[in-house]
Amino acid sequence: MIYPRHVVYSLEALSYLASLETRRTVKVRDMAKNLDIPRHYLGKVLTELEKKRLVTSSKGPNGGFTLAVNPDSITLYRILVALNGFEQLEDSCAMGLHRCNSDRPCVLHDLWTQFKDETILRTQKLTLEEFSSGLFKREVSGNRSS
Amino acid sequence: MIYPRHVVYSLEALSYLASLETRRTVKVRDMAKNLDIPRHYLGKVLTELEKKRLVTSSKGPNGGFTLAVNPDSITLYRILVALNGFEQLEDSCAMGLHRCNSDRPCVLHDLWTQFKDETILRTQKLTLEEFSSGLFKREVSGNRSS
DNA sequence: CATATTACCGATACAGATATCGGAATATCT
DNA sequence: AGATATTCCGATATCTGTATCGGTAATATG
Repeated sequence: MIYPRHVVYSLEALSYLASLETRRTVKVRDMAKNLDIPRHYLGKVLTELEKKRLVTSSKGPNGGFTLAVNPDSITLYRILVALNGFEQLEDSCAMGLHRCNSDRPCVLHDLWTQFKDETILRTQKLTLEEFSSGLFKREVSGNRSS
Repeated sequence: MIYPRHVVYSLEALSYLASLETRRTVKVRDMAKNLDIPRHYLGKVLTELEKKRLVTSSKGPNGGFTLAVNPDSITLYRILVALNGFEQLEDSCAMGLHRCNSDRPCVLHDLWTQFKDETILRTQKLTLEEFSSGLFKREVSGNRSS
């Protein structure tokens, strides 16, 4: 796992909101249940997402969180950057070796660099919409609840 | 960093021992200083390595730790397996997504699989001796440049 | 206005990895 | 035997990420 959990939760939450047929407001409780994420923790995560202007919130009955960005046009990369999601990738050495650097690379050095670069490239090419529909199959025909 | 720290310390310690011109006994204090690793923690790590029969120890004056394997013939893979070093790589999803699996792979799925596989392959091909000399340039007297 | 519902948020808990400490056991040397 | 050097090892501390709890503020509705 190359991202800390709160980043993963963020991605899941944003994807969930993006997967809704109509852009509507969702309560933390419901989202937590659907995504199987601890409720209060998700609440904090969403509050963070609001500070980053990725979602908006409203209180009271019918309150909750709404996606604040266009899933078609925002890339996963921009989201991850906003969340400092690439921090863990910034290690120069995959093995964590003190003595490894680009001058004296360890066995995994080039492999790791390649992986990092390609990871970034792919997230740059990927919209939230695409990412989301990869995770949540749209419930089109029949079988529609609610 | 794809390994927990104690695994990295293990690799560094074993490499250090393997890099010595003559297979001799080294005190924890000295090794810790050379490798810049907390002394007591390294002590525990080395005790673990002894249980895995990778090093032997002796107490008292002139005591310390000695390499118990032939660096030419043991692979990094075998060492890592002994230390459960591949545990973190066993995640099926690089992103840690609940909903990602081989049926519904996320964007990084194949990239991650490829990275894991190649990582294992490389450690299988690499002896401790080779690994070690990549990290510690042999200090041959005469400082020859090639 | 009263009530219910929701996000907000500070305080605290928990867990695992990492690190520190100090004394017991063991070995060496004179 | 005595002094010293070293590993051994259980107890404890620290740190960081993750998670929980409960009260407060805001909002909608009747």
